[in-house]
Amino acid sequence: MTPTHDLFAAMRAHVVEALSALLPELPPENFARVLVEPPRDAAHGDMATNAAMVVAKAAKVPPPKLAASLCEKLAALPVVVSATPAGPGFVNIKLTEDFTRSVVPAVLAAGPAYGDGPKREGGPVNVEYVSANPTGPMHVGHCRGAVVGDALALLLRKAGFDVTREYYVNDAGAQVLALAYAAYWRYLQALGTTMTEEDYAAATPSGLQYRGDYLVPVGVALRQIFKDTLSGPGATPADPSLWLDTVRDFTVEAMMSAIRDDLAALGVQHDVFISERQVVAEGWLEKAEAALTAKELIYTGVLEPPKGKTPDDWEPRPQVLFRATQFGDDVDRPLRKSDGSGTYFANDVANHLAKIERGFPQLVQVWGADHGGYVKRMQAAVAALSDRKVSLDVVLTQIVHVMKNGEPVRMSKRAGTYITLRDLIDEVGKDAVRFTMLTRKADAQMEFDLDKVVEQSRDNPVFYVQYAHARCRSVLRQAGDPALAGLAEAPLTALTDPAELALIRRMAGWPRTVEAAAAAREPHRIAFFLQDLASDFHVLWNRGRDDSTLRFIRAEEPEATRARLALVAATATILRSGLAVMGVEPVEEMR
RNA sequence: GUCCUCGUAGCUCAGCAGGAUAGAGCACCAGAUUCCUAAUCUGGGGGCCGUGGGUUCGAAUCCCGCCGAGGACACCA
Repeated sequence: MTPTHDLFAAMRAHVVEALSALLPELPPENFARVLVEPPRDAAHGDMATNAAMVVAKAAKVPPPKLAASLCEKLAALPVVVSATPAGPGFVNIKLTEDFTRSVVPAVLAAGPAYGDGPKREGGPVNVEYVSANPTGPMHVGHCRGAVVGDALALLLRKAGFDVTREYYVNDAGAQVLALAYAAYWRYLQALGTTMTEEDYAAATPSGLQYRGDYLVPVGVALRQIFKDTLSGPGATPADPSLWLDTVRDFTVEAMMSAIRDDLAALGVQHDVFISERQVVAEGWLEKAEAALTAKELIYTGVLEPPKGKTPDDWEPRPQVLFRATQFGDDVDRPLRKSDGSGTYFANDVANHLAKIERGFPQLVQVWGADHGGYVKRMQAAVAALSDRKVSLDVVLTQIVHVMKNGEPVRMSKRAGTYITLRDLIDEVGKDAVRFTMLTRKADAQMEFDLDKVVEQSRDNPVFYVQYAHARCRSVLRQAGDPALAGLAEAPLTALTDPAELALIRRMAGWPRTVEAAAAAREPHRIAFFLQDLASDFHVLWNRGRDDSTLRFIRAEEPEATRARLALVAATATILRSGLAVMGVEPVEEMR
């Protein structure tokens, strides 16, 4: 048993040890591709390894021959019942039931920490997510990224990484200016202006963009605080220099406050909020440009027009360009516009330099799929700034289509069918939202069926998993909630039914699921694992229904009862631990 | 035109770092309830993994072409 209680890792260590003994002259790096996995077909045994096939070439031994020798070695292990060569060179391993059952006390002893990865060296991983523009309330479009990012951060922590969860506030661009103008309009209204909305829109540089009601209270608040000092005579627009900075800062703060509340309602947390304006104010843009200039990765040039459809207003313009093509991008990317001001990309480069300087060896970004075209240039920038030492992984999240009564709910601000994040949470609850958002790969489109998500049936995974946990708790309550430490000592030889052993084998796979999901940055795998685990448990439960000798609590068999209570408690522990990674609360009962 | 993501059962989707006979749910058909919650479970049918090549002991998985879907494509964020 390894410290992490990972049966597969333990067996892999045995396999590698056996290989080393068989092939003493072979350098150990040849064992890197050795896998010990659950076989696809349970009839093959408890575990299978590809070791003979993977090592055969370097060892200059035919795979079947090597497999046979390996089997001899492995069969000699006390925890192995049999090891048999199969197919092109697989080794199928059948474990003693005692070894399989040893997972149960390991889970109970470790508690929620079962499946935790080893402590990782090298500094924290930075995970940036949500980063919605502070121009309005959060809607369902932001929701998926928020949930995926938050779950990914929790998953990486589970896997042993230190994680810094970050929100990048886009408070420096044209959108925020437009927001300020829109809030100013509500302020003038609060003062009782006689101006019409259309006149105001016409007099505003980029028009009146944000017309939603949510800015009305902001206007009222501005009047309460600043009276009429920000306006001209008779509640007419004053010169922007008198009010723009004030209104912008106030409105951004109001929007961020609302966003924070929404995120809190979703159970999403961040450790750090980084302001784009602050990043620029601290001079990171200049530092980034200087760093790239020093590496001779910056020049002034004119880009080719985009192939295919050229924008109508395209004309050749000299710009300050970053040599992204040297780092795998398709074209070099502008850092400054033709008027010399910085591009959004430049600010983002600055932000990433700041992160690199803060000492993160790994950066993760969760973006909407519409930003997919942006990935290469950002990775190029990070590679350039860090001399390829810092990695940037981007997780893209696809669109969510909200369905109700079998009809897609159209997202339209004008038609008033705009679904805010808060609406969604109010309708189905935070846990259902989070779990459901994680039942698909992040980059696959998904339907969010409001009716299905609250349905209490097999085809609602949220319910199915929660129900399994509730059943576990029900059994444990019946038994008077025995202490886990005591159950960890229980003899388990009574656990012999195939359904019981199948459940234990599933639990044995939890650590490797965590590890693999974290490495792939795919939190949805946790949701699928929990569904499988819940299924194994429901099967077992029903076995007790068919055959009363398999019920968990048997007054006439105290030892079997204790063994099964240990099994149930271990199941509940992993269900809770998995739900925690998803940020979902386990329920005690379903009534 | 270029780039990105994707194409697996009637539907919605898994498939872990290339592994053995490709899985789950829904839907359909047939069953199980004196019981710790039947809100569950058992069994059955259903597939040229878009398509054509390549890499190798072995490909849904990796590489290339084609077809199809969605997205992104200078000075927006």
